[in-house]
Amino acid sequence: MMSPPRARALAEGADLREHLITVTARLLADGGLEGLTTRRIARAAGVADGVLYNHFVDRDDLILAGLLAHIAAMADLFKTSCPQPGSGTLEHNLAEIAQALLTVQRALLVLFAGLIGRRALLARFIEQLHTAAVGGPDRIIGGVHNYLQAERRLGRIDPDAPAHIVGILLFAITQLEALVTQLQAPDAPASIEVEAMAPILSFLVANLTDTHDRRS
Amino acid sequence: MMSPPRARALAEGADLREHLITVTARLLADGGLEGLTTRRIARAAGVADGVLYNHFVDRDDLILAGLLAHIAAMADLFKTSCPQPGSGTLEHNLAEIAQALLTVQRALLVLFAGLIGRRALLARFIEQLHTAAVGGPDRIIGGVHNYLQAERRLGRIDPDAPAHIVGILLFAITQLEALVTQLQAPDAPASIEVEAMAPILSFLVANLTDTHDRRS
Amino acid sequence: MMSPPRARALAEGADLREHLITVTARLLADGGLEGLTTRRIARAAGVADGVLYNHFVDRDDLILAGLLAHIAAMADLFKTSCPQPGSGTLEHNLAEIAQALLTVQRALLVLFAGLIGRRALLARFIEQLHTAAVGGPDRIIGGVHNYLQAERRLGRIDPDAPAHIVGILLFAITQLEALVTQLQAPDAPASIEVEAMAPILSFLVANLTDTHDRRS
Amino acid sequence: MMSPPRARALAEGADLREHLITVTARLLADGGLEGLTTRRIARAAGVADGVLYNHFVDRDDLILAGLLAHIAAMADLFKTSCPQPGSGTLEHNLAEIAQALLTVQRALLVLFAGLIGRRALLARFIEQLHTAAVGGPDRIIGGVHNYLQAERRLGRIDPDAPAHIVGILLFAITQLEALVTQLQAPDAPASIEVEAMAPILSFLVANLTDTHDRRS
DNA sequence: TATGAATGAGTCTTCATTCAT
DNA sequence: GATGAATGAAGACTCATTCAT
Repeated sequence: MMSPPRARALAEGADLREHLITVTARLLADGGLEGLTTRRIARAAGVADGVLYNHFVDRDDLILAGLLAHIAAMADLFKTSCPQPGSGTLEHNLAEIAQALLTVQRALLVLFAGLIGRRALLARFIEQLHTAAVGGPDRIIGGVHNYLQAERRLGRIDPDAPAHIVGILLFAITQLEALVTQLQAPDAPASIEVEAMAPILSFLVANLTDTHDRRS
Repeated sequence: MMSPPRARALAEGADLREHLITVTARLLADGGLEGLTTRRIARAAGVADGVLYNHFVDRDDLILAGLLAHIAAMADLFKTSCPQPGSGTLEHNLAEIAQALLTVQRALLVLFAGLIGRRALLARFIEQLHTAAVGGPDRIIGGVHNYLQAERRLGRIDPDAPAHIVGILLFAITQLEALVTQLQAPDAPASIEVEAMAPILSFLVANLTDTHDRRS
Repeated sequence: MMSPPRARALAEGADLREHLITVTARLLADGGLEGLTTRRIARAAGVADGVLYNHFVDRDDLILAGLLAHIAAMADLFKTSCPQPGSGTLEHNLAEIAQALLTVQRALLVLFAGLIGRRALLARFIEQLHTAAVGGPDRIIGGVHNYLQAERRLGRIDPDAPAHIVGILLFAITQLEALVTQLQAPDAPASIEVEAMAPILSFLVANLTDTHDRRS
Repeated sequence: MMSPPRARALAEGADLREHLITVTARLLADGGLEGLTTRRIARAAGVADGVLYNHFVDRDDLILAGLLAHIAAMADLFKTSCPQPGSGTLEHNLAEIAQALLTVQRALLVLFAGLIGRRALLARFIEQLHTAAVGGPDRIIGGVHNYLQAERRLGRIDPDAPAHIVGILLFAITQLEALVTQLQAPDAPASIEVEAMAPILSFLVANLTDTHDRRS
């Protein structure tokens, strides 16, 4: 019926709302949506069970915030992992992008998967994506397109090459790879997988550079 | 004082185990894993709440069986949806395959998603995939490869074309499309989406037929 | 995650649904709606916390059933407490009816009061009253009217007397008395209160027997 | 780092205690005791959640104050709604009083109901009624008696008529009517209900004016 | 083997109350 | 005095699983 505030388990200056989002994002990254109960979040955040309702309307409201934070972090990670246009070889750069995509997609896949399985949460997620202009996965594929366009401007990609299509296919193939490994070998390192994709990367590179006489 | 078998919606010859699997597969197809409780299954099957434990060790055991049944059904559906090699145009056939892939993947995606979100279930699923030789999604992509090889044998695909890679990319791109629409517009008809993929399909077809002078 | 059935705390042959209703009705009679939690009911019934959901859709569904049971019991009690028309004196009989009304109304008042304070429950109660033909308080005032009509047929009440109005007023005054004592002295015995109402009863009796020239 | 007083919807001179009571009384009038949480009160009053504990020992202490304020307001409303003795006809005046009673009782019933359902609150309410000399419902029925006595002094009521009893019955019947409509049709206009009581009002008027030979 | 009632741990959520600032 | 975030016990409800019949 009552209960006084306890020793605050918070670094001074820290905002509890932010703290909760951070903790939730971490839990999400570690274990996905499964078993992400209010109590578990509270325990992990070192606060009382009920706090979350002082800052979020819902458990799902908090989870959504954590989700968006994690997605944004992954998008940033991807951006910083992208090679500089003009540097290195095109082939090597594409491999690096594939690597980065794989990493990011493996981190996000389990979350989107969980989302698909939870209609209510999914609906609210979609809604937030539109209103909050958070830019979810679009930002990621956008990064791929940006890189390719920059290379085209630098003359390292044939102006007639279907760069946009290649970008989408690169995204799609890493996505598939992420799904497959998630299903079959959740703990395989990303680098091995990129090697498995080597012929596909070659194919894509060929379609960017070599639009006449490709195999003659 | 005793428990007479409830009027069952069971064909006489059918055994209850099979019936439960069928019903579970249907529920899975309709609503995914979300909210698929033992009681709901029992109600839908027209049997008592407890029966499932006479035929399966677990709720998850039954769900797994239903899952595999549904996957097999989808693989069959895909097979029958594939065009005859040699018939029609290559382009049209690829579009048809894309259509079929999209349909099947949209039906399966929500299930794999649910699976990914449930570690325990996923582990047992992987295990069963290996032991039971059910052949999950492999059978589907295998179908695509089979078609392409047949066309190559018929001479409608360039012997030097990277048919295998094109097959994988086709699978990947429809998979991505399925995921995106699942997230954004769960009820969009598959045909529209295939149209949206038209340039990509053209690109893939070009890579099958036209390995010199592609755009000259 | 599981839990087997325990030693059934039930006399053999007893239906648990009925048992729960009985227990709830008793708790309702003892303490009203206040603090009537699912756990308290379960404890009082000697069963597990969750049972009630095997027999009722809701906590309120059970409470409603208990409520109706209690009301029906009170209506029966009233009926059996009513004097035989023709027996004793009219005055004495009215006093006895008043006594019975007081008893019953004091038992019901706290329940109706609680109902008024709970909109959702009230709405469902009204609905059930109409559909289930349970006959709530109507049966009670109906009993008063029946008695008065019988006495009129026996000639002990003036045919021109406003018997119906007197019946309603008798009901109303005991109701008021019940409310007042409920508020001020929850434990006063009903007999004292009837004595306090003596002049009013005399007034009502006079209006039943002694009507000459009133409206001529 | 400090907590400046929030912009308050408070007249400068008003003290916060009074403001809280007023707001609570209004919330009580609008929705009864149900769902009247401390936070809701604070929000409605435009103040911080904790203030109430600077002015009241308890949530219930505040609610009690609001309750008494509302009751006093209703008693005042009733007083001003009462017709002038000597004006109009007796019959019409009684109908007006009935109307006023109905209005006031409907406003109070839900509160008394809530009170009855909460033992702890009720006990403190009774206690306050005695000590604070607030004069709850007594003031209202007192008003009815005053009116009738005035009319008797004016000669419009038979000196031998049981005016006191008629007053009580009038109060009782409107109370019953208020309860019944509260249970069955919470939103019915009071005027309709008074019409339904017309024969009863006639009966009561007859007993005020027309007493010849009744007890001789 | 089938039945379906019983179990009870676990989930989300609410809310009166405290107290550092 | 005012603030409002934090507390945590308690409430309603779910559901996989068991087992007497």
